Amino acid sequence: MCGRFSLTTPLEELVKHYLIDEFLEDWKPRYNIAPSQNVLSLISHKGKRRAGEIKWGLVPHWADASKWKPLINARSETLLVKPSFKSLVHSRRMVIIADGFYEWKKEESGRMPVRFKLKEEKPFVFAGLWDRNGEVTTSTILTTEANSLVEDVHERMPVMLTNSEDIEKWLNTDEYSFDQAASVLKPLPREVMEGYRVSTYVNSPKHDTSECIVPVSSEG
DNA sequence: CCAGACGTTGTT
DNA sequence: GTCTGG
DNA sequence: CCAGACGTTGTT
DNA sequence: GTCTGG
Repeated sequence: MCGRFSLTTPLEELVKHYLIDEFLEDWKPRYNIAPSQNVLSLISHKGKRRAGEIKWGLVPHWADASKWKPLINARSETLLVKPSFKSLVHSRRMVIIADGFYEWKKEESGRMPVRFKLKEEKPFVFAGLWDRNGEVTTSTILTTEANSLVEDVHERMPVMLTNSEDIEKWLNTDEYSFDQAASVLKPLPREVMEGYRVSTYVNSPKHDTSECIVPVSSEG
């Protein structure tokens, strides 16, 4: 699954990469994005691709926001049977821009963080859903089974999209039904990814510097 | 009918 | 142990 | 996801 | 809002 990630890529490069039409916000490089914080999202709005910040941790429109525990992940296999997600899959699909994510591997010495990224030094997106509760718009990251690379650390991984056709299918809710778009909800092939250990410095959400993504030896 | 849940992951 | 905050 | 708090009364 | 359990 996915509970922490990075987006260190400069804004100009993101604009080139994702055919963004409108920017609602600026974006500073982030090394340690945690739940409850704002993430950089893309939403297709009247044919235009709009980038903006949105809070991570979904609170359904019908929920009592003061009591609800925000949902940071959603299993892609069961979206249609979950009250929190089923009404969102047709018109409230979105993606979250990232360039790496962290998973913690359980070991004798404790839970050790691993950073996964593309072999190509490029950003990618997570498939997500959004909803609005009162004035607050929130989002969740979809998960799928882990590929054989991530499986070493966890049995689930976030749905990552890297090619423009898949991204368009997921984003363009006017042109593609959920049934059509659902074909992109599968693990990314392990061949295009790599993972490496990082320091437990990343454990604290207060730490948000380049030190979070520095490789450390396997011995920890 | 009304009340109460509505989620994921990991751990026990 | 469990909840909240980041 | 992990880290950090987890309380009251009274005073500034 | 919508579904399940009683």
